[in-house]
Amino acid sequence: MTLRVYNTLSKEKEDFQTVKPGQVSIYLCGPTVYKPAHIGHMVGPVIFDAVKRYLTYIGYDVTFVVNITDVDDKLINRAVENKMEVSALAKEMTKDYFDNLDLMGVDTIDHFPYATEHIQEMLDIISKLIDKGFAYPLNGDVYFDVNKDEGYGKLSRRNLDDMLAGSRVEANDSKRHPADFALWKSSKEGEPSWESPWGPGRPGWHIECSAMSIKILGESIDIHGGGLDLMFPHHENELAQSECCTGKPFARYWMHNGLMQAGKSSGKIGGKHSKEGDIEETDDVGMDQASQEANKLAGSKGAASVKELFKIFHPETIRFFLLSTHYRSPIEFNDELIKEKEKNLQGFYRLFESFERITGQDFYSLTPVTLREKAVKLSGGPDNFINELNHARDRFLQSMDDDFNTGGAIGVLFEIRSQINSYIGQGKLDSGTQANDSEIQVLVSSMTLLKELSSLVGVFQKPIETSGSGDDELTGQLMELIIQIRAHARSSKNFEIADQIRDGLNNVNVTLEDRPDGTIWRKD
RNA sequence: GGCGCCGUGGCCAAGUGGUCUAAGGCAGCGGAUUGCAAAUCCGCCAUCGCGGGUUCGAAUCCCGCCGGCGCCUCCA
Repeated sequence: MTLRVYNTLSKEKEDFQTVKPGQVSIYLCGPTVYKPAHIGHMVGPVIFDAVKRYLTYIGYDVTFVVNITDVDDKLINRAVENKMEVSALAKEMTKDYFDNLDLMGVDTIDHFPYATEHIQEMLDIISKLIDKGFAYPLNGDVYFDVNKDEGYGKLSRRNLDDMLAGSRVEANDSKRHPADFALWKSSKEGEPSWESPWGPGRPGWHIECSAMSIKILGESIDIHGGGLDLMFPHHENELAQSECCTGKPFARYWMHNGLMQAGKSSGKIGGKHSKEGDIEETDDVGMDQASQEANKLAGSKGAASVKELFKIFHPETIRFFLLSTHYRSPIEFNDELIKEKEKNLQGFYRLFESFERITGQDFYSLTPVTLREKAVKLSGGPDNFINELNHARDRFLQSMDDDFNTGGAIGVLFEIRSQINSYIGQGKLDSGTQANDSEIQVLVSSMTLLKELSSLVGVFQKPIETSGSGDDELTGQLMELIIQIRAHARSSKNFEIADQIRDGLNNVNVTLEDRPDGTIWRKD
């Protein structure tokens, strides 16, 4: 099996070959920390977290870097609005970002470099670019000279003439070419500022990624990731300045994830509200309404902070949702779709409970292999069951090998779930009778397989904490009492009372399950 | 105007030349189980936007059309 990865640079799936054998370096463009993270900010980290998990599993030593951009126009503006120091705002928002990553189970990132801690590295690159003739200072700013770079535009496939024709690039007489972008910007009063050979200023937008990527991962890295929206101009410019500086290929594979979308005719979440600059006036009122509708959606759901979102949905549900579709496709964000994932997860959680009832073992304590080469084929149970599971593992890995197809892989997880449930059902293992040793053995190994594969997409790794802790003890005691009373009613065939109790509980979102070995309850 | 993406069952979604009369999920329907439920299991439920073409063979490649979307604006 060979891993294939879609490369934006070639627009093809390519066999995965690393710069250094056995090692993979990943740089993912991180957030500008100026406001609380929304769901869209989680997409990249979750996807590349899964990418790293898989690469690690198939034997690579992976270094994963996500930058924190803590100096930028948006940040400065918001700090002024909130009457805060830029650094204080950045610090607060960085914490918010980290908290959210943590909740989402993104724990594979090795370095979070800060832009403001790499100013010197940026200045070095800028100087080098000027020396090599790829950049020029202009009134305290420094611009990259796009005309000097033959390869400019190769990532996003556009040429400079077309860009001019597009005419959205505003003419700026002093720049040599309208598309020349700032490497260094002179700073105004009150703005964060660093000394430089061209006067006090601050970095341009793209330079920090080049500087930190090169510093931490080297001049040529394996994977550079980010949202599709960053392809141009950010990645194009990053690529240009880096390669002109080092003379080496900057990144082997460019991976771009699709964007989260709020609703049908809307743009992306938290994005623009209107195209004020657009001169097209063909829009009628209907269109306006549609876009308002979409923005409302964005405003109430998607653009809401991740923290708000987590009040409604468990982070694992969101993670599962994000990975259920292919990373390059756009995902529509809406409640119904996420609720469906919630149900999906419930099914797995019930299996875990069932597993514990039968074997007395905790699913979350199972310890699967962490390397593909150490994976062993299952054996010992009914042939067709064991064969199905072994085949399922192969198909899961094949999906992941095909450009990290987490959607296909997760589909296989469902099949494994059904297989195991079916095995349990056929042997009536979860009906109060004692399973024998070999059945338990088979169950443990098949559940361990499920844990092994789900660890690659980073779900089901630790128990989800049950919400509401304060009233738990009392609730538990009350439920025990209610169930006892109902059991009496049932045993004396007083089903009217029994059903009344069950229906009543249903109304307060408590579901009762009468199993052969007793009644259990859960909050929905 | 330029660059690019997408269109698979009621909905979500994998599959991108033969194993596809198309995985999986949600919803629905029928059955097993149950006092009835719940949970679980079994079964049913699509020819792949439209029209041409290439090929022994296409959801998968090419052309055209229709429909949706993104970027070209420091939005991840």
